[in-house]
Amino acid sequence: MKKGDHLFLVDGSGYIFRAYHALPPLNRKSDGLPIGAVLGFCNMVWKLTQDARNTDVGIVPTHFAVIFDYSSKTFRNELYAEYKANRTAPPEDLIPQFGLIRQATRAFNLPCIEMDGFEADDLIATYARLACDVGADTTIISSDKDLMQLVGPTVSMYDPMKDRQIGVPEVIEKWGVPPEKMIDLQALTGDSIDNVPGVPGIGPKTAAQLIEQFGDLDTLLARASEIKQDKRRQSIIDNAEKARISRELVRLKNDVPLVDGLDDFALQPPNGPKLISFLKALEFSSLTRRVAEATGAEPNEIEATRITVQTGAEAHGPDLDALVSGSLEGEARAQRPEGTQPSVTPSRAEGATPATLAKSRAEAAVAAKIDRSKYECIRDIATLQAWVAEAREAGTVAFRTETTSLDPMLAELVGFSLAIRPGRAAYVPIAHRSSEGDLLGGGRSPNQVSFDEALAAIGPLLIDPSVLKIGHNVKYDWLLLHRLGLDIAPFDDTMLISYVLDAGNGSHAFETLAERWLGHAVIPFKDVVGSGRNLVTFDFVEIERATTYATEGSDLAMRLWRVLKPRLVANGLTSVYERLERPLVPVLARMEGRGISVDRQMLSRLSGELAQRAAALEDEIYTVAGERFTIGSPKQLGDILFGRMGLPGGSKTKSGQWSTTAQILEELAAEGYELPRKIVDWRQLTKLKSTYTDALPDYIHPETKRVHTSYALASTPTGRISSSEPNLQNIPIRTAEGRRIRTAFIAEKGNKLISADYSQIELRVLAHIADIPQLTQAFADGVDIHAMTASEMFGVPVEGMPSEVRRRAKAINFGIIYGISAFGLANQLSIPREEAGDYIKRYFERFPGIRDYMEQTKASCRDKGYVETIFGRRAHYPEIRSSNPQHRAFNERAAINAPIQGSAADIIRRAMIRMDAALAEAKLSARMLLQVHDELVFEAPEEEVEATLPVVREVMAGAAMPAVNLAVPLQVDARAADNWDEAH
DNA sequence: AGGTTGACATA
DNA sequence: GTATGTCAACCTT
Repeated sequence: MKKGDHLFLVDGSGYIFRAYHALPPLNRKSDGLPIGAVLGFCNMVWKLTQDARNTDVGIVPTHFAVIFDYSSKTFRNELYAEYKANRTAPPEDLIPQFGLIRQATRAFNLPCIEMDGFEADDLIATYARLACDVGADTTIISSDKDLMQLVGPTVSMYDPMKDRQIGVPEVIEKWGVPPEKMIDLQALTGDSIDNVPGVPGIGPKTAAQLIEQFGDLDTLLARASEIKQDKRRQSIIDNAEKARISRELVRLKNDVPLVDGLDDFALQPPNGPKLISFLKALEFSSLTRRVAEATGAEPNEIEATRITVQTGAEAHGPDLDALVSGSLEGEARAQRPEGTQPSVTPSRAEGATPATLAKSRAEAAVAAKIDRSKYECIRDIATLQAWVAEAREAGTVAFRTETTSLDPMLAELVGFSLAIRPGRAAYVPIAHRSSEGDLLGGGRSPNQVSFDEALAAIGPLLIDPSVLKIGHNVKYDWLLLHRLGLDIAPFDDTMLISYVLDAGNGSHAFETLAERWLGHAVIPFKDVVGSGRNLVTFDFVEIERATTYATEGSDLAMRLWRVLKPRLVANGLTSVYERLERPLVPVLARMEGRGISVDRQMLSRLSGELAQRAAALEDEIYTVAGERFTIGSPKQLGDILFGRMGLPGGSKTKSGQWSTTAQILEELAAEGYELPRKIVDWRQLTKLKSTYTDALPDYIHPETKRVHTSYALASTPTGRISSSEPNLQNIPIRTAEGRRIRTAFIAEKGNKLISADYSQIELRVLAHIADIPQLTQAFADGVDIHAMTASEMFGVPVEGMPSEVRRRAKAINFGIIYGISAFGLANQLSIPREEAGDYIKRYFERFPGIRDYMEQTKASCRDKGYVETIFGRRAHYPEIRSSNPQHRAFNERAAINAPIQGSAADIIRRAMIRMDAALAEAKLSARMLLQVHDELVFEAPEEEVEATLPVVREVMAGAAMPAVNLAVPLQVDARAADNWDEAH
């Protein structure tokens, strides 16, 4: 073990007692063996070892051990015979679980540590101290106050029941004393459960106050006569010796002679078959499924371990804990875990490691034939119920809906398909209609399960926590079914799995993935519903045709999942998927479903005004130009300006036409030409009109009267989400004209809109990633970052700095984030390329760490083909190896930008994932409506606004924690108003 | 009818 | 210099 490593020590004995009392009792179905606490233990260990970023600890352990009490007789009994003397026997149905929990530990391939004469707490204290000695961090998995004395800079605790980390501040908050004073505090208060005497009449509050007053126990005892309260003073004087004994009882021994060293605790990957074998024996179906998914093992092919439960005197050890230590059959009871030999080996060609499994699955998938003739069409409720039962038995089912619209807010359910395993798939038509014989085309096709019956049959499966639903772009189905009152869970999304694996490597569309991974061309949707004037909604598609199309969809989704999910494990990306990607689906679906209010009248008035002003400008333009032409045609405009009128032409576009960008026209306007200014103004007006004032009202939903955007989770290589139909991430803000459109986004009556945005999040992320002292200091001090940059670069004091100097520094800062080039900076600042090059040179002299970051990022991307965010998300740029210098340079800039943009995107994702629970916890009814990259927009009742603002700020500002402890603070500005413009 | 281009809105 | 999405015009099918 070395510096930077992280040791997890689970207080196994403490956990089992707590889990037994906190969790609902549970018995093994087949024979009634009590297993509730063991399940709790297994779930916790799985979570901690598999995806530690999923917990409040937020750290992946490098070393891991579970510590148990061995015997109730320890050295403490020699100090004080009564120690733990009043301990009662554990409940009947807990007794067999002591042994099972040790078996579980071994099944997880984890060290199972205990020692005669010492409590688990002493072993934990000793290992934590050893870890500290080599510079490693320790997290103790326990919430026992007896262990809090160990908390310090390198040691923290984690309460697995409450998913809460306990550090120095938490100890102080709870007990009123810092961890190092916990021993003195406990010496005074004593402990009735362990029969530690303490001082009668002194509880935690008084003890904390006394320690605060006197500093420590010895001083307190020496100066007890100074205590004012008569009874208290007397009690302390009388019981001084008891307090001293108590102190020795609660003081943990951190020099226990150990058998196992820290290096024996290096965390091993789980052995899927071995673990599943154990979990199956205890009939933990849900966890078995999760473990199977994560390890890529095939549970159906693994036999359950035969478990023996020893409860009598034949078991070894003098104490109850040990009395009930059962063991895996045929396995000697060991102090240490067995090697990684699986007790059951996987059959067939399934690989033993995630990587080989991923490979074999991929090969098998391409080789497999897809036989559409085997697809079934379910026409009656009994058959559907049989399929649902089969799906429940299987534990995984691919599911997809067929509807009348690509927009889940408008779509009506027409049918759905299921796939239980490759080739075993069916379609359930429920609302197909026939156009034959009826000119209005309203006839319901015969032999369909009724809508209500079908939903009643499939609904329980969709929300069954032990059945994994597989889909592609689940957000669509989730929102559709959410409208029908069903929230799908748990689920996997092949689109998102592909995105996590391959962001930057092409499309994640279903068709693309089926082709790429299964070598199969899907039936094009167009071939089913037609196009142009022949386009029909899905309810008018013939059921036979619909069956083939829809069933193939589920079948392929199942096959795709079987290929992609093991790749996730093999690439170590499970936690990115489960932490950053999948949980966002319900969050975004709900946001889309809520929509936002837009003032139709206001937009209409604005549209009329814009039309008038544009028309007036058109007349002026024709007059100045001397002819009528299509102003909106860059080709015609370029020919008139630079051809016929002979204005000094700037550059040409790649297709050889005159470029007429706003920048060029602005420059011409500055030189005194009349027409370019008018064109720029006309473009602004018509842009605002066509894209916003005219288009937005058409998106107002007929029933909700609100605008519902659609968020794309898998459309950017960096991890940002995008918004479309309508795009609410590009509503104008920079110009006064544009902001008027923003004022049309309003809160419902009695509510306010709250806008909360991160200040300079990308520069802060850059300061963290590249570790730039001046930048982290500047952000810590809260100074104007652009002015600081200017001051550093040009030697100009911040006080009285000319705005132009600051503007240039600001452009450079942005340029840095974008992977700066002299060409781009020169363009942005309208300065010669040489001058821009000088700026960049000077910048790198002042901030050499940035150049280092850029060079390292490029080199690493060339080497690996991808870059990573601080949370481990990957963005691929294979073209960075291109031989085309321009193309290569472009990819280099993108690769430099991606970790910055992507880390910021991950941070706000984390905030969004936590937000709803945080608001609910604070009993607030604010609803998250929009995300604009570094901004979240909420709607909240007026009277809750003041209480909502700090909750929103805290969740956003703390979003990186605890997975990443940023070197800079995150600043969040939040405001409420009646409309979006004033709130922002 | 569908795809591409140039322009421009946002972070 | 990064990342998007939408519009009108224009070209191809």
